[in-house]
Amino acid sequence: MGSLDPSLISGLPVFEGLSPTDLDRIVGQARSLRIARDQPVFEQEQEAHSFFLLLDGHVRVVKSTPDGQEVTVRYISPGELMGIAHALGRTTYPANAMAAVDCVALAWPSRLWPAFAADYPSFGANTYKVVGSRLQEAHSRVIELATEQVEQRVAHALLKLVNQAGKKTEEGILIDFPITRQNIAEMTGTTLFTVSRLLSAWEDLNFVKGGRQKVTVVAPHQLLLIAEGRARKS
Amino acid sequence: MGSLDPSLISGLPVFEGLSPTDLDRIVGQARSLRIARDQPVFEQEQEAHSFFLLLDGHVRVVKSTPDGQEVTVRYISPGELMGIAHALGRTTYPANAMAAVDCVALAWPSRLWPAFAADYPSFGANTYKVVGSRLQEAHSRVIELATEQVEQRVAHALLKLVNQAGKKTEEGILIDFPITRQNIAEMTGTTLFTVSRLLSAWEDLNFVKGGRQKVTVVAPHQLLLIAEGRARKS
DNA sequence: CGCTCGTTTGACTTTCCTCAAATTGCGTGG
DNA sequence: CCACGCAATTTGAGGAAAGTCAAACGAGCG
Repeated sequence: MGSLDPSLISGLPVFEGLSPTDLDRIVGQARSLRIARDQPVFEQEQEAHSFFLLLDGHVRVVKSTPDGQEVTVRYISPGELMGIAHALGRTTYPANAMAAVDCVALAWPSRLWPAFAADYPSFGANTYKVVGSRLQEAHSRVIELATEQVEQRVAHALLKLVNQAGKKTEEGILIDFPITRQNIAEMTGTTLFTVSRLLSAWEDLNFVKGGRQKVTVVAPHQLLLIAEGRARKS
Repeated sequence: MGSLDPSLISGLPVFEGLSPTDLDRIVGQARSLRIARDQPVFEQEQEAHSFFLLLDGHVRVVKSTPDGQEVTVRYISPGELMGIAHALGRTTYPANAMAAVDCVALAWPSRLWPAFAADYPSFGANTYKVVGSRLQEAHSRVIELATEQVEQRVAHALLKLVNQAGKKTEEGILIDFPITRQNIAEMTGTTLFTVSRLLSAWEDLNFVKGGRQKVTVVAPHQLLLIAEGRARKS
């Protein structure tokens, strides 16, 4: 494999506080891999053999319920860790991870995890910070699901996606990977029909522009009003 | 203050792997405190001056939304840590903590946290394990809220409470602290009316026995059937 | 050019919330 | 010790939100 460009990697929050030498040592033990669109990066209940750092692309992390329903836990963006089961005290992955587009990632064998955390304290600390912030994120989602109505949750989800994967176009801000109404429904605990209706309504109001596996946000501020429940009900 | 009984404390999962000496050093720096029922232990957005270990009682952890709705994040049982904002990379508490009954806790100044984690690695590791397991818990709640209906969520909540604070009585398993329909509603993202209706229905079926600020679970297995959606709808 | 799969839309149903009103349990002060 | 009053609870009626299902449409790929 070709050697990795260090400039892509240093400067990521995960590696903050590491000396260049340590960084090299860590990255040197990774293998880099390519995951094609719609291919799994890892699967729920599988033995967690590796943990990953996404370098390019977007990964959808989905949990399946026993009865086959799916809930999207989060989208991973470039620079984020994923599959860090061991930092949660698990030996299996807690969810499925699917490449939403063609992706590039680094992978380390999970068995290196304890040594990394011990030998490079700031790497360990940074990782735990990630876990901490994901806990807070998860709590926000609990609050949202418990207190907001579907309309607000879908608006929130779109705004989150825009912040995370928004790409400026002439029409507005495009969510820069293929995403279906069903995907949005799985992020917000609703059905694809309800999402479709909402998007249609918002398209009539010129807040968004839809498309097949595509959403462009035209008026983020209007969506924010809806998300916060401050929009007048028609 | 009277010296603390070490036998109460050693043997807690948080202190697993610590030498008796280290344990003493840690506990020696704690102050113990009593919190009267319905008094706050700490409050949302407050500077996180301390973190706590609950020794006796039960603490309700509640997050308030900007518009005044409340969501119960979890109940803390004896032996559990709370207020560990610093382990999440925060300097303020993310929620309100209220004593559900008269409580006893140990408190450490938050500024000791980094030193503890560094000097007593297993304490640090145990704490991060706590954060990891709370992340997984939070994810389960997201799944529940996104996929289950109210009936299932309330049944799940009761079962969780029974496991955590159940006390065997002649009538069944009593949830051993005062809890209102409103409290249960805040755990499950519903209203006190719906909870009341469900409990009334279940009381008719002899699955539970209600009371003012009191719930006794008579037939946990039946509740489990409801929680898993395997109960025949009447 | 046709087929597949995502999307839209309508009609209908169900679940759950909202609000009002009555009722009950329990602690407190007379 | 009892009555009062507060707060929790119950119950009903009505309505709103969102789910279900069926059917048709349309975009993009091979």
